[in-house]
Amino acid sequence: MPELPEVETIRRDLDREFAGKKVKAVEITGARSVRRSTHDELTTRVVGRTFKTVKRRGKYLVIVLDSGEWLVFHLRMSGQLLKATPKTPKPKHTHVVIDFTQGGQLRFVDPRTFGEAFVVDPARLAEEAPGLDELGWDPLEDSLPWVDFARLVLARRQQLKTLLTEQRIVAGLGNIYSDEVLHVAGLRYDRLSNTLTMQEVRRLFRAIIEVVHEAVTARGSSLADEQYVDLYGKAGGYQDHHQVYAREGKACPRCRATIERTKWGGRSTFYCPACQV
DNA sequence: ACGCCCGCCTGTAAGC
DNA sequence: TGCTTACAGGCGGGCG
Repeated sequence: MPELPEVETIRRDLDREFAGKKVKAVEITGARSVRRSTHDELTTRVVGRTFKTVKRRGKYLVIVLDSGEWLVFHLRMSGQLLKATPKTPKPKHTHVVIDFTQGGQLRFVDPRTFGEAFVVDPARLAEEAPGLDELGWDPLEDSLPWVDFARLVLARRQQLKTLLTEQRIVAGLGNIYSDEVLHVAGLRYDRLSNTLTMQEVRRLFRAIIEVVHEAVTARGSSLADEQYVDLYGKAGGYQDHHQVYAREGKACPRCRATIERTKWGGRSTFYCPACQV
């Protein structure tokens, strides 16, 4: 499930491979992957344009075109962006194919079709892409004084996992990394944010930054289902560093207690009942 | 206005 | 062995 570290890994790959390249053709075959405009409209706004740079905000990938417009991808659950050559056979569920004038191809593959691509004029972001416009603190991109983070956390009365996965507060964390962050911070998923001591807020703040940076260094997490791969189809390595996620019944690496799994908001949550308080 | 929960999807795996 | 069911979860929208 691509979260910030996985999306950042793909961003770096995309920027290295496609910045400066000019789009020759766009082929959209998936019915749902382009849904904010007609397929023709997206094609018209992208063909002939050059990829200037590739940015990321939270879990959104933003390709800045030389027209000033943004070609945006959100991978949701199962989306993949893959570099290929036109002659390699297209995997099942390939919905969008972008060809470049110098050769080379970018493919959007997405079995569950939750993911999407759209073009937006950044001047009209608030009206046309509020989810992208209203993102909160990006722990990799934005420097935030920890006292500002403390103000944010203490002003709310939310379970910590809700707060961490709320994209308008912290941009980029999902189910896996929120569990990992909370374990590093030694805090339970259901602790109410306004009950934290300043020391605990500081631990949480540092844990977010630490986990995100280490996961980016490891090129993200690939689970058993191999859903996430980078632009070259290669798996990440951070799953080997997971302390709690998908480790129920195993020993907590910090205190050796048994890691538990529980249902929380319809999602699996993994935590150590002993050293997370 | 806010918080919770469903629906969207397919592939995989567990269970009978 | 083969079919059914549960599960994976980001996010928007609808409902209470």
